[in-house]
Amino acid sequence: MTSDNSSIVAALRKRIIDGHYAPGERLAEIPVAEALGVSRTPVRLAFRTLEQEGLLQRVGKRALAVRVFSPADVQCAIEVRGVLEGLAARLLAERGLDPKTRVVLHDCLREGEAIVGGEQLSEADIGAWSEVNARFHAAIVDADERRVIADAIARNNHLPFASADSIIIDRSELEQAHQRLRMAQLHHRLVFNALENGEAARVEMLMREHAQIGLRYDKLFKPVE
Amino acid sequence: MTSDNSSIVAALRKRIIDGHYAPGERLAEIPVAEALGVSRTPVRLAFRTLEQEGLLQRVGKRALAVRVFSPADVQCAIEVRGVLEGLAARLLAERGLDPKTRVVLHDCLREGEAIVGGEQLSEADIGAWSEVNARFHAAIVDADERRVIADAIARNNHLPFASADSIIIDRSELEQAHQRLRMAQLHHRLVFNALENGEAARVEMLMREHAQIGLRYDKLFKPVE
DNA sequence: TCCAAATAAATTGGATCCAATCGTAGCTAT
DNA sequence: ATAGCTACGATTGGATCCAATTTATTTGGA
Repeated sequence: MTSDNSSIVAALRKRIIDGHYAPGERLAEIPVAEALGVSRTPVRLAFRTLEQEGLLQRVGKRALAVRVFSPADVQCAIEVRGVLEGLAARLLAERGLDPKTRVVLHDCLREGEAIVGGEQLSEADIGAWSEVNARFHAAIVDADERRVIADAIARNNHLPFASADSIIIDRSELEQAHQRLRMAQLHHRLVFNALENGEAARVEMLMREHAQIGLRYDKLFKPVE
Repeated sequence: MTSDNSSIVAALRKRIIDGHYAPGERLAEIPVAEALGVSRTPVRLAFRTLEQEGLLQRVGKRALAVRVFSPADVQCAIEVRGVLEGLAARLLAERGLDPKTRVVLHDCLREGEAIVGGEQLSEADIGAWSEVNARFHAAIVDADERRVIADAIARNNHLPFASADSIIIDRSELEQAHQRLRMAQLHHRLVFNALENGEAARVEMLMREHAQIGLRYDKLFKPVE
C-alpha cells in the first residue's frame, strides 16, 4: 500500500502519461480508489492536485476527465516552459550566478557537446542527451533559491508530457530530430557564455529561440523530479 | 454556508491575500474549518488547491503555512505573468485573431487612452484603468479556446498579489505610477497595432517590455475573476 | 417511432470517526 | 543541571457514512 498521498499522485500521473487512462476518458473516484487499493479520500486529494496541474479537466459540472492535448497544445505548453526557463535564466544572470551552479552548467554543456559531436546519433545518445538536459534544467531550478520562478516552471512542467507520445507520428523524423539536437546544443553553449559574461538580455533572447526549436523539444529537455 | 468548494477556495485565498492570515503563519485545518463553518474535508481540498497554486507552502513534513513573498519575489512573479501574456499574445497573433476579440481589444485600448489622456490622474482613474486592463487580459485569455496558455497564465496569476500591498512603500510614488501608466498605454496601443498587422514577433517583444515597466505593474494589470 | 418525463442508479461532496504521526512537555537518571 | 527518554496532546491522513446532485434508463404519451 503506497499510502503516502504524493505516491498516489505520482502513480496516477504516471498512469495518465503512460496512456493507461486515455485522453478524454472520464475518471471516477471509486474505480480509481479500488484500482489503487485505497479509499476515496486520498484519490480525491490526488484528483485535486492533478486538476490543478492541468492533467485532469472538469467536464460538465462535477465529472473529471483526462485532459486531451492536441499536438498544437503540446507545442504551446512546450513554449510556455521555454519562455519560463528563459526568464529564469535571465533573472539568475541578473542576480548573479554562484560559482557552483556555473560549474554544473559548464559541465552540462561539455557533456552535451560530446554527445552530439558526431554526425550519427543513436537512441542511446538521445537518452544521454535528455539526462544532461535534465541536469541543466535542475541546475537552473536549484539556483533559484527563492523558488518563485522554479515553482512557476514546475507548475507547467508536466503539461507537455501528457500526450507527448501522440505527437511522435513517424519514426523517420529521427534525422530531423538530430538537427534540432545540434541546434539545442548550440543554444545551450551560447546561453552559458552569455550567462558567464552577464549578458542578461542575450540570455533571454537565446532561451526564447531555444523554446522554438520544435516539437521534439520535449525529448531534449525532460523534466527532472 | 457557501458550501461550494470553489467558494471556500476563493474565501481562503481572499483571506490570505487580504492579510487576514499573515505570511508565514501556520494554517491548521480545524481552526480554519470552524472559522468558515464547514467540516475539515472541504478545507483539506481547498488547502490542496492553494498549496498547488503556491499560496500555501509545506513547512516541515505535514504542516502548511502561508507563503512569504519578498518584494523581489513579487517582481519575479509579475515578470512570469508578463512573459506568459506576451507568449499568449504572440501565439494568438500566429493563429489568427477572431474579429470579436479584435473589437474588444480595440475598445480596451480606446477607453484606456481616454482615461490616461490627461496629465493628472486620480485614484478613480487608476481604478478604471485597472478595470480596462482586466478586460484586455480577459480577452487575451478567452481567445485561447484551447486553454493551454490561458491555464498557464491562470496558474501563475495570483502569486504576485499575495503580498502586493507590502511593496507599496510610500504613497508619494503616485506620480511615478502615472508615468508608468502612460508607458503601459503606449505599449497596449503598439501591441494592438502589431496584432492587427499580424506582426507576431513585434507583439511578443512589446509584451515583454510591458512586463518590465516596474513593480506597479500589479496595479495596472489586475487579474480577472 | 421518437421525445419527454419520471424514476432509479451512480457518483460526487461533506461530515464524522479512527488511526498514525509529529511535536512538546515533563520526568527521570546520570 | 542537563541530557535523554517517555508519554500525552495536537494535528494530519485515511476510511466510512450520509446527503445531494447528476446521469442514465425506462415508461408513457404523442
